[in-house]
Amino acid sequence: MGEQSKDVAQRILQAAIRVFDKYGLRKTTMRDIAESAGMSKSSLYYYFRDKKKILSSVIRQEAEILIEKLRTAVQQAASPQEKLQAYVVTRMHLLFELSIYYASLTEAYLEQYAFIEQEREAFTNFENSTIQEILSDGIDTGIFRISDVITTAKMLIIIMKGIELRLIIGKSMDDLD
Amino acid sequence: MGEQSKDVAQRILQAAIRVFDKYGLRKTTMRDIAESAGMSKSSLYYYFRDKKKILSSVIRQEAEILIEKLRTAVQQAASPQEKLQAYVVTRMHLLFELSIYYASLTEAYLEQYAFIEQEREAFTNFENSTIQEILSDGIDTGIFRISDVITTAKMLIIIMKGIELRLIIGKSMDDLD
DNA sequence: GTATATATTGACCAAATTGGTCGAAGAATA
DNA sequence: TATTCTTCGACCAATTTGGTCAATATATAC
Repeated sequence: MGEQSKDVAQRILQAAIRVFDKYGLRKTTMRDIAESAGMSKSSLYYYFRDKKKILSSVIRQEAEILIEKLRTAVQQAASPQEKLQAYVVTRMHLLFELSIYYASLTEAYLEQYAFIEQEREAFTNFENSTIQEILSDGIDTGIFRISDVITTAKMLIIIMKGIELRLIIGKSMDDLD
Repeated sequence: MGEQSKDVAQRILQAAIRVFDKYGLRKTTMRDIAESAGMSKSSLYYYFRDKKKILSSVIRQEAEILIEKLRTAVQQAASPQEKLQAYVVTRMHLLFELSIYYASLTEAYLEQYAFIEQEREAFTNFENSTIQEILSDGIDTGIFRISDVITTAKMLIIIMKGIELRLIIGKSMDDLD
């Protein structure tokens, strides 16, 4: 009943999240992760090619959680209005819980790490198509009246990112809902 | 109307607190502090002998704030009972606000840094004498009945440190009051 | 003005820490 | 037993670290 290979990889990712959370992405070393995972530093390289791979795996995983939860939130909402509202509110709240994914937004040094943008692309695509879907659904049922669905979806996303930015700068989110 | 020398030192300490807060004591470098203070790394050494000196200064400063606030809290309370209660409650709450002082309690790596214990001694002394004073005051006015004031004061402090430990381990403090 | 004391800095250094490699040695499996 | 999967310590080059120092600015004195 030993640990499977995937379990160990998962254990490493969880350990990485813990230390990323504690020290931030920039300050976290492979030794920190190894220590937190309870194994030697060398062993990390048996499961992940390098440090970048660990970071991108963590971000991908959090993005998947984000997508999953957003999907169910939208599904549970009934009308297109409610769907849209559920999407925006849920997204904002989750960004605070998914600490690493959020940190990857706020830590400036990641400008170097272009690969993170790649990982985030999956989420951006999901975001685009989901909002488009909600909007065109609302139009089909005669609830929304929007001539250009695609550009409106893009605008909504830009607005949400704008709010993100303000949150990063430091406002509280309580009054936002 | 330029900055006085003491102001610059203070500015450095404030910057140090910011980065200690962000990265933890262990992960903070002199470069971090310098950057946060908006000056070159070399300049830090004009005001502080070395990194240890900055750390101990920060801790001493926070301890002084702690002492000051505890003193007024006790003064404002009327009866010895209220004084004792004010002391304990205020102490617990302040430990969370004075982030660095608190971090110095929780970060394990400080075992190496014996000098921090020294800095903390000033506070320990204050704590001992203040509680002793409150207790013997209560006895003089016939409110407390304690045969051995000194050992009782020590016991109280041990109890508070025990609570500290539980807080560090992770309990919420809401129900504690 | 000039001389003097006060601040600030970039270039530099030895020492420590970093991400990463590799061969040896355990465990598990066949 | 032979073979594969997994873990690790020792090691390395590259970077980062705390700290120094001579060269400057910048303010103050005369």
